[in-house]
Amino acid sequence: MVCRPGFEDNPTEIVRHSAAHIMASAVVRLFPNAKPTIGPVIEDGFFYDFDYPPGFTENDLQKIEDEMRKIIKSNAPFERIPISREEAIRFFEERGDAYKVEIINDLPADAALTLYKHGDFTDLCRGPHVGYTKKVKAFKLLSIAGAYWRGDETKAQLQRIYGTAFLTREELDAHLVKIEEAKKRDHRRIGKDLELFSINENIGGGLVLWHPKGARIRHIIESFWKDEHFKAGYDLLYSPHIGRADLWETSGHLGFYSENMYSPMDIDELKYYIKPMNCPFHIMVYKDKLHSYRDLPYRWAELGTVYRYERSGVLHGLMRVRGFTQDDAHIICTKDQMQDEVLRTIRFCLYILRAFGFDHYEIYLATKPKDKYVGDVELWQRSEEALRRALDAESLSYQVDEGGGAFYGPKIDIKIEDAIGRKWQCSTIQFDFNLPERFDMTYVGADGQRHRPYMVHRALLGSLERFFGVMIEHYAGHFPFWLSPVQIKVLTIADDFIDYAGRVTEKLKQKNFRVECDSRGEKLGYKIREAQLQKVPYMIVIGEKENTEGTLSVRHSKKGDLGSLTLDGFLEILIKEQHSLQDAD
RNA sequence: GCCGACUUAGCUCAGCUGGUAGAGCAACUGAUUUGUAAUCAGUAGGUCAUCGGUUCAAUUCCGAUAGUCGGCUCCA
Repeated sequence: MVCRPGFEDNPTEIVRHSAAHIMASAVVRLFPNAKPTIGPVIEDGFFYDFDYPPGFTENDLQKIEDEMRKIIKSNAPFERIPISREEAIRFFEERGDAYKVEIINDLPADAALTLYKHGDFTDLCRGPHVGYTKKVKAFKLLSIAGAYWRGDETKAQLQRIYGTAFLTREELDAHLVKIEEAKKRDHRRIGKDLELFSINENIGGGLVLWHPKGARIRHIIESFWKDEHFKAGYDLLYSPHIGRADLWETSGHLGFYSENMYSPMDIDELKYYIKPMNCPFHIMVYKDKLHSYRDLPYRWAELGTVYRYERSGVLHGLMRVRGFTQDDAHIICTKDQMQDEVLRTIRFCLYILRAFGFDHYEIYLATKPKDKYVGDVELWQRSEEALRRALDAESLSYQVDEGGGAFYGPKIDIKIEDAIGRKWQCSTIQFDFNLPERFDMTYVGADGQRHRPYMVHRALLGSLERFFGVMIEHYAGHFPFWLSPVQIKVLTIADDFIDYAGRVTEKLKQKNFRVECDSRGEKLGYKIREAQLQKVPYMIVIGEKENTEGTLSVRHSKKGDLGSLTLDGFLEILIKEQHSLQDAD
């Protein structure tokens, strides 16, 4: 058992930690051949990896839980046993436990080692633990999975058991409810129910079909995105899906990115690759002519569809796919403009994210890797400083990911937080010191000399596929009005009112609202239920009363019956709602 | 890719220890003309993922393949 540092004082972490030990002791009792390896506390619970080649089954979870209850009931104390390095190594060697020996050998030489023992189970551990096993009151084992020793797939495959524990039963139950809630929001489920998209095995894994309703939402996102980019001083580019091998050779992708690229195709005896990135194309636009410093900065954006090889096991709905459209842009500027451009980009990024209903973020500044990097140190420092200043200027709090930058430049990554607190990596703003060099990009400065421009690569939504998936889960399918594929459903009570309902539908359509009329011979309750399940924001009921008075009965999918309105009164509400882009739950 | 689980009608799922399948919803047809989350009746729909093996007999047992799901790793 190895704990994450910094959690020593958190009572929930301590309980989880102890629960992991108890689980390990239960596993060893039930499966004497299973060797405990490592098992930390994680964000929502804990896990423990065992070397046990036969593997565990789902049924074993119940058995292990039962055994854990017995151990808890015995109320054994947790004993802390300080031990010297040599003794510890001897202890685990005698037990034939090479994993623990490896862990000990990797610990700093001056580390004070301790064992923790409860009942007849002893484990290497920093602690602390609860006093007695009975202190672990609320726990549950959740799943089993394969994992590699130290996350390295060339090393032994281990069996991981995930579990969670809390101080009280109530907290545990609340957590389990949250897991259920998350399942209900699963974009794959909602995507099917609302007919937004599908992934078809005859086409291939990770390749998305956008159905009419999903495509409608995408169209709205794209239109908004393009309009805002023009307003923000960007120009749009379009580029092809494939390019010659030479291009990817020059860009370096065939060297450092080839494992993510698909095999080439032969065209007239030349090799062409389907693009995994848009950058080389944008650079070729730049290189089409000579540029003056007076023309910079260029801000070139493209909704560029790229294809990247992802291992079959990692594909996941819209969140992880093999073909996706990046909301990409490259900013090419001078050294003097660079600071301002970074600031503008961050502001623009947050503006766009807020428009789609995301206003909680986790921001990371990733700096120069220790050894593998291109460009001189001063360039890195200046650029990191620019990113830092921009974040500070916007009073954004961020974490520094020391050495976490790409080899070609420092970057800012923004994770957005959804309605139930999960984080999703979407936006990224990266300096690129590599490609301008490789493609020998230049501009003519005021001094008549050629200079290397700065290039910033950025995506705000990341990919439309993933962003759509995140939005589906964020809104649980209940999109804000401006994004709803069907905004209004007109429901008739009887055939006599189809005429009037048709006229209302037509008028709303003329005003550019997305409206459908349900004039089937079904009861009102049935039609409302269906519209509710399809999460249509507004329903309009048309019956005898409305027909004679020339009014509309308006129902909102969340607020319920809004009563009787005139068409103009209703339009007023709609126009107001259409313009308030943010409409998060 | 690796570990594990799973794959039965469009969807959600039954189907005991082998004797070739069933429900609800959806679809279709008809009746009903309905007031804020499910009207009634009927019809149709399945090579039980695919291929192979064991067996008199396989949805059921075994193997391979494909796909999906939970993880590992990586990332938009």
